[in-house]
Amino acid sequence: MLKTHACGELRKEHAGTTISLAGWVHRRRDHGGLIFIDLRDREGIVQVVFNPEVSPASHQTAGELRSEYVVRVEGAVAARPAGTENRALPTGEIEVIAHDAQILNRSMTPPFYISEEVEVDESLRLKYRYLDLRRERMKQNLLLRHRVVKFMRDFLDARDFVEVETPVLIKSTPEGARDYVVPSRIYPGKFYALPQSPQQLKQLLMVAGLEKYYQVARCFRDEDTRADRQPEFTQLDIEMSFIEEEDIISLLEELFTSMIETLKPEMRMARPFPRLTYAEAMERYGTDKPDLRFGMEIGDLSDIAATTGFAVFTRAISAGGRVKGICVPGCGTYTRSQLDELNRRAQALGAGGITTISLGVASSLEELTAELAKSPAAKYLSLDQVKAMAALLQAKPGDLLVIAAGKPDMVNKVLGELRREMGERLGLAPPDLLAFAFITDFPMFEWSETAGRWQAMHHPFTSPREADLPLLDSDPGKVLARSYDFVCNGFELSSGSIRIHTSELQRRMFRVMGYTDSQIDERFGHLLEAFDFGAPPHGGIAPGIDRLVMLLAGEENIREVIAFPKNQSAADLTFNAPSEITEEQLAELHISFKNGNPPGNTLAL
RNA sequence: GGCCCCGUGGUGUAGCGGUCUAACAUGCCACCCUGUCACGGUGGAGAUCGCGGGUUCAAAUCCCGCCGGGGUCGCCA
Repeated sequence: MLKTHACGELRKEHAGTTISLAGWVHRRRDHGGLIFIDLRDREGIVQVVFNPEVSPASHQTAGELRSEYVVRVEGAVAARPAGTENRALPTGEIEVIAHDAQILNRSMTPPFYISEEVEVDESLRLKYRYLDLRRERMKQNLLLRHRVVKFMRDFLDARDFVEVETPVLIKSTPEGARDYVVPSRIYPGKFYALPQSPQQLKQLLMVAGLEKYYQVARCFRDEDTRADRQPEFTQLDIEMSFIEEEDIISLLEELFTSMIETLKPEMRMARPFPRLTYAEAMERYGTDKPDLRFGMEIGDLSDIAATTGFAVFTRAISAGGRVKGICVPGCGTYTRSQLDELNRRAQALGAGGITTISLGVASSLEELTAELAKSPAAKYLSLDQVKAMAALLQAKPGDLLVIAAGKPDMVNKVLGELRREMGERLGLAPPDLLAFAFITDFPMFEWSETAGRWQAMHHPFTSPREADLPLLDSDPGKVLARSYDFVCNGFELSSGSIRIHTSELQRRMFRVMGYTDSQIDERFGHLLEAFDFGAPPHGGIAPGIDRLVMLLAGEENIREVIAFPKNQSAADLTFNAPSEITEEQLAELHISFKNGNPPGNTLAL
């Protein structure tokens, strides 16, 4: 080793020892005589003092040092002179008196600051990701991610789970996301697909008798990216045999609870993790991944609205719709233009419009007068009706009621999104809170207008509830699944289910989704056949590691917790991938382009 | 594919029709400085204002198109 110690580990008790260090020049302070270097390695920063009276040669060397030079220093650890300690630095009580120094490598001036946390254009950061990762924030994120994954492995290992690797080159299957495909050299015109998740593989491992499996698994989906979505991402893939919903849910709760208590003790959780059915979540929060860090629940005002003379309300109800609302705290003073903006937002989300009631400041809701409750619909609403709505939404004087009327799905979606946006705008969510929850009883299918058929809401291997089996052919939309989502702070962290383990039921499901028997055999025959060799009842879940670490790190996109992420256009700016390949490679893969050359779309940078 | 936001020395920003021969901070280079720690001081270099077109007597500034980046809808079993 070129070093005996890490820069960041040196403390008072090292004083008097002779050591060697190696790292990067974080900062240089040249006093003409004395030169101070903040030397940085992974463990931290320590001050090195170059004194010409101690070592003229190393003082000379120090004069050449610049930011990010790689340097090795031999010297003595010494307590700093009284009054010069730096309490901001863990190593601030000591310094290293350099006796000898060598430059191991020079560095160009970095394109952005390593030593300061300044927001830098993200494409520049991605191009020089290896420099970006030198920054403290990114280093901490990578370290946190390591600890999270290690905790998961240790936790599952202690519970007799076996980590098994599964292939990345597998078979393209219908259903789900668009596949990334890899052309085969050996089989002209045929393709592998990268797994969207190891779903079928882990089920086969259950058939194989592993009983408890996990894997830190890379998944690939060729869909457009988002702040919380990358073309490739990592899941903690878990599958167990001979279990029921409760087993998975409690395993996950135990895992996350102990992990956060260990790794992020400063963060708070509500325990036990609340459970909501899908129907409840949609009713109360307008989404299947509610942010439960704050209230502002959607309330059903239909009964009250039906008694009003307001046609927007009564028409919606007689058409089978609902009138629902949320109470936005403290926004009763919103101006006309602010309310207009809210209305435009609601319209953009699909509502015809919203009705607002601004509650003026009174000592209590009971004291509220007609003059204090302002609404475009005021002349159709009695004071009692306003009070009843306000009470139902748990409003206080000074709050704003936002009411939407129409089809239930639309009303929930609009109010759910407004709730989310207003919660964010008003800063209602405590940043140190992790509001985990399980969402259960998802519908098995949803009707796809584009495909003109029923599609699995979770995935086609999810078991329906046994009680709902009779509905499978007559009314698939009513069938509920034995699935459970795990959500936190408005993000879907993972999705799991009890699986189908008989070929009969699995085949039936595929038929509901519009497949012919020969299509089923061709695409899923391997799985169906496996089920016929004594497949045990099984189920599992797959928490997304990127999103989890993002939440724990307090980051707002998952790129910040991925060493080499892709940008929004799915390009890797460090490598400039994707890129063209040679004529030879194309020929070996039996690929040629229609017009001789690949279509445009070249990468910049 | 749609919508929204952004693009000015290396970096981060200001400027938003004429004062711009483009400002500030920091970084960079040179010199000075023996207790600094975002060291300090003096001096200096560094920008075809993302690209193209248009409007105008005049464009970094207004308009259109394109490119790049981010967010989002669609999409994401």
